[in-house]
This record gives sequence, C-alpha cells and structure tokens, in this order.
Amino acid sequence: MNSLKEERIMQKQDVTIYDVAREAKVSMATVSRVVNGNNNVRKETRERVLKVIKELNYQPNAVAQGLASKRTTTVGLIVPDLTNLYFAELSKGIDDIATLYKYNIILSSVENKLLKENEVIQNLLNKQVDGVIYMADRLSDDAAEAFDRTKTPVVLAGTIDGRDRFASVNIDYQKSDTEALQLLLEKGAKKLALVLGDKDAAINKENRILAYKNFVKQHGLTEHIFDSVYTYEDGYELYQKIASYGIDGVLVTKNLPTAGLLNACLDDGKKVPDDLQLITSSETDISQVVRPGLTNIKQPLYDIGAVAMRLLTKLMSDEPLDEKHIVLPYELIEKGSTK
Amino acid sequence: MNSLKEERIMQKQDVTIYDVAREAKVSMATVSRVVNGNNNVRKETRERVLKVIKELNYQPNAVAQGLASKRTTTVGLIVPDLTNLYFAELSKGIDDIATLYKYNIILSSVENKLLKENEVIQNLLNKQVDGVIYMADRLSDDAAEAFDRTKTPVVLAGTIDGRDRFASVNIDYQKSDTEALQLLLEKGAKKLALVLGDKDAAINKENRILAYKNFVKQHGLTEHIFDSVYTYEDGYELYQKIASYGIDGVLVTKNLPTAGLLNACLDDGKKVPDDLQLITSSETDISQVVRPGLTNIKQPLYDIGAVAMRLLTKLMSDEPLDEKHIVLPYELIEKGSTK
DNA sequence: ATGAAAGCGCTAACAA
DNA sequence: TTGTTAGCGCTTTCAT
Repeated sequence: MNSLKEERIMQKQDVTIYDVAREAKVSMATVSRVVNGNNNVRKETRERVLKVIKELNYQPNAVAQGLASKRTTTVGLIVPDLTNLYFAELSKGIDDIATLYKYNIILSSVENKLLKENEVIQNLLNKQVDGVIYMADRLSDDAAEAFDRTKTPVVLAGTIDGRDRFASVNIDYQKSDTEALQLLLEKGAKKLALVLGDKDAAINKENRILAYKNFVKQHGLTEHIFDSVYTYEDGYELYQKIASYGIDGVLVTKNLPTAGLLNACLDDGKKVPDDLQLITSSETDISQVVRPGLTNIKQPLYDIGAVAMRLLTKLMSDEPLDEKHIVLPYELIEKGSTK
Repeated sequence: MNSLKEERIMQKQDVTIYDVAREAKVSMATVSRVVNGNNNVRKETRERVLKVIKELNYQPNAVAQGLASKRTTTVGLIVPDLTNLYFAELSKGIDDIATLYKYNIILSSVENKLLKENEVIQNLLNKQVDGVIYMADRLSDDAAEAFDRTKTPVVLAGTIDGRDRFASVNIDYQKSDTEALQLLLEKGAKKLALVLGDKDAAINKENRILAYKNFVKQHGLTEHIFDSVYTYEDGYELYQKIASYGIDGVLVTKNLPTAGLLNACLDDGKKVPDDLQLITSSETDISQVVRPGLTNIKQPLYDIGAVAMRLLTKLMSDEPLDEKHIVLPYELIEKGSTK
C-alpha cells in the first residue's frame, strides 16, 4: 500500500506541454518551438503561448527533453577531491561558465571511492552527459576509449594526458617549476628538493620531474625527489628527512604538505626562510594564511576551470577550436617563505 | 552540413534494450527486469540476458529510465561556495553516501551568481531530481513552496530553516557557542565578541546570536557583535576595531576571518592567546595550519553531510524517519589560540 | 515467468 | 507559420 509514494510520483509533473498546447489552442510542436526560442512562430502565437505557460506555470521536463533531443545540458565533472582547494577553485570557474551556458554539473569524485574511475565514467555516460571536464591525475585507456566510443567531448582542466587525446587547459609546468627552482637558487639555497604526490601522475611524470631533473643536472646538484606526499601530516613528517639531508630549498606541489613542512621546521626551532626556503605550486587560502606566507606559483585556477568549460561548450556544439591545448600564464609570487 | 554533429549524436547510443531483447530472444520487458534486478525471471533466462548484455556491452540509458520510471537517481546539492572548506567537507560526506546509494549529484552553487536561488532550484526541479540537499543560509518561501508543490524531499545539512519545514542535520549551535564563550571566560577573557557573516542567516539569527546575547547578559558583559565578516581580509581589517574596543576574546563563525584576525593581531605586535583569544566555529585545514592553531568547535562536517544524505535516501523511498531533525555531537578542541 | 502494448513528455522531421 | 506524427529508450501494467 504505497499510495503515498504513488501520489508523490504522480504529481511530480502536473502540467505538461500538452496542457499548454490545448489551452493555447496550438500544437505541441508550436509550444515546443516557443519554449526553445525557435523563430518560426508568429509573434501573436508566441505571446499567447507564453501567456498560457505563465498562467499554468508550465515547466518543461528536462528529462523528456533530454530523451527526445539527445542533449541533456549536463556535463560531468571528474574531480579527485573537492576538499582540496586546488580542485575547489577549478570547479568554481567551471561552475560559473557552465551556469552561463545553461549547463548543469554532475559531480563525480574519484578518490578513496567505492567505485573505480571507469565505473564513475560509465555512470556519467549512462546519464548521457553532453561532455566531461576531467581533473584527476591520469586518464585510463579504458576511460579514454569509452569517451571516444560515445563521442563525448572531454576537456582536461589543470591536468594533462600522457597522449594527445583530449583538449586541455593548463599552465606551463616545466617553465613554472624551473623558474621556481631558479628563484630558490638565486635566494641562496644550495640543496634543492622536489616534493610531490603521485609520481606517476602525468603532470608530474612528464613535466615537474623532468623539469627538476634537468635543472639539477644543469646546475650540478644532487637529486632529491620525495613522492607520495599528500597531506599536512605527510609534509610535517617529511621535514625530518629534508633536514637530515641538509636540504634548504624545496618546491612542493601541494599546499597542505607545504604547510606541514613549514610548521615542522618552525617547531624544530629553525627559521623559514633562513634555514629552509619553500615554494608551493599553487596559491590557495592555505598559502595565504600561514606565517610566513608561502611563496608560490600562482596558477589562475579559476580561469583554468572557466576556460576549460568554455572550451567544452565549443566542443559540445561542434564549434571549431582555435587551439586544442590552452596554456595560461602564471605568476611567481614571492612571500615570506623565500628570502 | 552538420554531418559530424549528426554522426556524434546518432552514435551516442548504439545498443539499446531492444537489441538485447532480440539477441537474447526475449521481450524488452524481460531485459528490463533483469537490468533492474526484478526477481520474476527464470534463472536461465536471466543468465542468457546477462550474457547478451555483456556481449553487446549494453548500457542502459539513464535518461530514458528516468522518463519512464519518473526516478532519475540524481539529487540536487545547493551549496553557497565550494571553495569554502566547510561546505566542501559537508559535500564530501554527502557525495560518499550518495555514491553508496547509487545517486548522482547535480551541483548548484548559489552565491555571487548570475541566477537567483529560485531559478537554480527551479532548474533542479526541471531536471527531475529525486531530492535535494540544501546547505545555503536561508531558504526562501518561494523555494520551499516549489519543493512542496513538486513533492521533492529536502534535507538541510549544516544549516537550519526558520520554520520547521524540512528535515535537517546539525549540531546544537546554541550549546556549542555557549560552551565556547564559557571557555573564553574561564581562560580569562574579559570582553567577548561574536563575529559572523550574514546576521540574517537562520543559523545566526536563531542560534548563535541568541546564545551570545544570553551569555553576555547572564554574565553582565557588553555586547560586541560584528557581522558581514566573510573573508580573510574582512577578518584582518576587523582587528583594528576589536583592538580598539579592548576585546580580548572572540568567537568567529568562519575559519578564514579567524585566520585574518589572528594574523592581524600578530602583525600588530600582539600575542595570541596572551592578548587576544580566538575560537572558531568549525575545524578545517585552515584552523589546523595557522600558528597558533585555532581552538575550535569541531563539527562533524563529513558526518553531517553523510547523515543528511542518508536521511534523504529514506525520504526518497518513503521510508519512515526516526527523527526529522538530527543533532550530532561536536567537540570543543583547544589549541593555541586560547590559553 | 514472460510478452504485448501503452505510455513517460518532449523534439524534430515532414507536410501542409 | 503551424500541425501531424514518429520516435527517443525505457518501465510498467495487464494478460497469458
């Protein structure tokens, strides 16, 4: 006896396009035209239909529209972790532009999740998203193939793909990292380390690590790369190692571990930047609130997201792309964590 | 000549339930039963269908399912700002439980937006979401009425509704704030201030401000309430006022302004907690990385989100609710910003 | 246990 | 400019 349920479901949609058509004495097609802003409607007809729509408070059923038109005006967002401000900032840019172009966003987190990334993506595809913004570390071949098979446009935001499969928006990580390392050197650091999360993430493997290796080789320095450093605690604990190696200049790819390193150093009675200089690869609230502030590679995170979404709207309407890979400018912001 | 587009659209769905039915030599109805785990299918039939599904790599079209069944297995998330870690943490809890119950999340930010909240909600309703989690400050009457009319279940997470219209998950803000103020007093603070964002947000108006006013009255203190303090800079600038009033104990509802206040105080050559004691109303990365760390009301943000989503799943399947308003426990965590 | 058939609410040829 | 009519891919009675 689930009459309550029945009733709730039944009433979900009271007034349909058919009701409007009847009241306005036109066909469903005409109502549809009015709703979709099609110009092939006489002015008076349009106004009459509009009037009825308002009177009946008609709201189109987006699911039915989606089924009939094969366009759902939704895009999937694949993000590792929303509580990471890096992704939150990107998402904000994405969201704003999506809203501007009347797209809805279906959120899909892929980290420590019950579902594997492939399942998440398949689910998104089943929901018939018109496109996908991908922000995770590395796109599996399976996933790439699924996007391809379903002809679903994809744009990578703040992340790269090993191959040249999808459009992307990024900064030039090699250049920015080299510049950061250069700054450390100029500021007197003698032993430079690179601290990152997943060493196999495309962005690290093919940019940051390369840039670092080239740099140290070029300057006759020793390599110190520490990976799998994700959290504040990871950074805090890493300090011991850093200190024992006598490292005095570090480029850290994530904000939270940088803060951990910083605080561990201070707790050790040492000084930043006197004893240890730190640069972090993005600017978020974290890099701003700690003391001293973190010298950072200021990435235009919001813009990366916004541009990526704009790119996706073009792909979704089959507009030609000026460039497939967009590289946005960054700034090196000097704060108290470097001399 | 949009043959490219045509092709992309045409191929979006290659294999349908009809193809499976034909290949498995059963009716669409049977395939549907198998897909939906309906038990009224003979074991051999089920296996045959499953085999064909796998062979053809059939993926159900969720949009068509949604139209036919009137259930989209999507829920709307209404959140002020994802770059605020408070909401990001809540969202994470929501997302995990949503995933567990096979729901997708449509994200809707409502702040500094092109769309008004009502439009956002209407849009969500048009997309036929099965339910909504609301995290913004205050639900308009229009919005409440729209939810009601469409019989869309709503759960408030980390926020309250002036009236008793919707289910909710929160902590006891009056109790927690009183306890925080009490702590400040015990630690020797003489002049207590309350710093918050939107003074008209239900949660402030009906809980925090009340608790504060009662507390100061009870202790014969003077009221110092500062509102519209949202950002780090807002907090930083507020310090001058705080200092000029000789205030030495502050409860701040947001993390970022608390950090601003803290740093402004330090920059002023004063000491925290010696000259100024601070407590913030939630624990996020921000409260952890600053030095001294922020004494805070540790809210179980992840759990609030998770429980809210669980509650919503019950509402969506018309299960009875044990309690409409769930109050989760908090902890008062003492760190360096209080003595 | 299975199938036939009628929708779900809308869009988009195609005709007129 | 407008209407007719097939679908879109699936669920869900209702029979059998």
